[in-house]
Amino acid sequence: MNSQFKKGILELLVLNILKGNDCYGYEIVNKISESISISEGTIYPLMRRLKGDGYVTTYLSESNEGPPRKYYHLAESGIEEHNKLKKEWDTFFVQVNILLGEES
Amino acid sequence: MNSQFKKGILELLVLNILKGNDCYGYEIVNKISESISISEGTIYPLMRRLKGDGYVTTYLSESNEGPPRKYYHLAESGIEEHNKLKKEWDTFFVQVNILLGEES
DNA sequence: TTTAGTACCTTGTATAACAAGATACTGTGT
DNA sequence: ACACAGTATCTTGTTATACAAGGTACTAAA
Repeated sequence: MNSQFKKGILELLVLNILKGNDCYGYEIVNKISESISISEGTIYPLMRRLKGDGYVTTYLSESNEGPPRKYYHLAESGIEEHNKLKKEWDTFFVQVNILLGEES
Repeated sequence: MNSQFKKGILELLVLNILKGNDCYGYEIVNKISESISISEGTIYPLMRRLKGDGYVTTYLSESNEGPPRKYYHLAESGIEEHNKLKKEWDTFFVQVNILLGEES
């Protein structure tokens, strides 16, 4: 997997997952990993950034399977950021595929 | 335009352009710029990398519209690199769009 | 008690796009 | 002759972000 391809997209994928319901970090890693190889060392700093930017809020919740989980909840500005990134991605990959001659 | 999205893709786009015919740097910048905003400061270092990796060879050719042009020619290994990147991109954007719920 | 699974985190490294410049040639307008 | 736009090359320093490789700590099963 070309790790450069992922630059910027992972933020969109995370916000997209959180649009459905609150998730904890480890859960997000596993969900994305089903389709795209990803490491924890990528997601945790990303979640910190998203919180720093005000796109998500967090709360702790105990687990009976291990240490407490830190849940992330999508804030209003996070929804806006998601919509913005989604539009950018949609036009981007269409443009790329046109340049690659796929006419998709 | 989210500049992070472009990471890694520009190499594929350049190789794809050179599959058609030899081009000089300024020409490549203009071709890509028709669809995706790009700066010269991105392309010239990229071309240097591609040459360093043996994916392209170069030759100079005079121009009657300005200074001499440095043409880039796709080498055998460049064709292989193109095929590899193309496959990676194809699976990548499909996976991303599935995660985004586009089923494309 | 040791291991696997869950769950959090940090540090340092590598990659690549970009802004902002520099250099230099050609042709057009004043 | 001079300035300017267009063509064409390049470099330097900055920024963003993914990753490898670690560490910590809890639970449950072998």
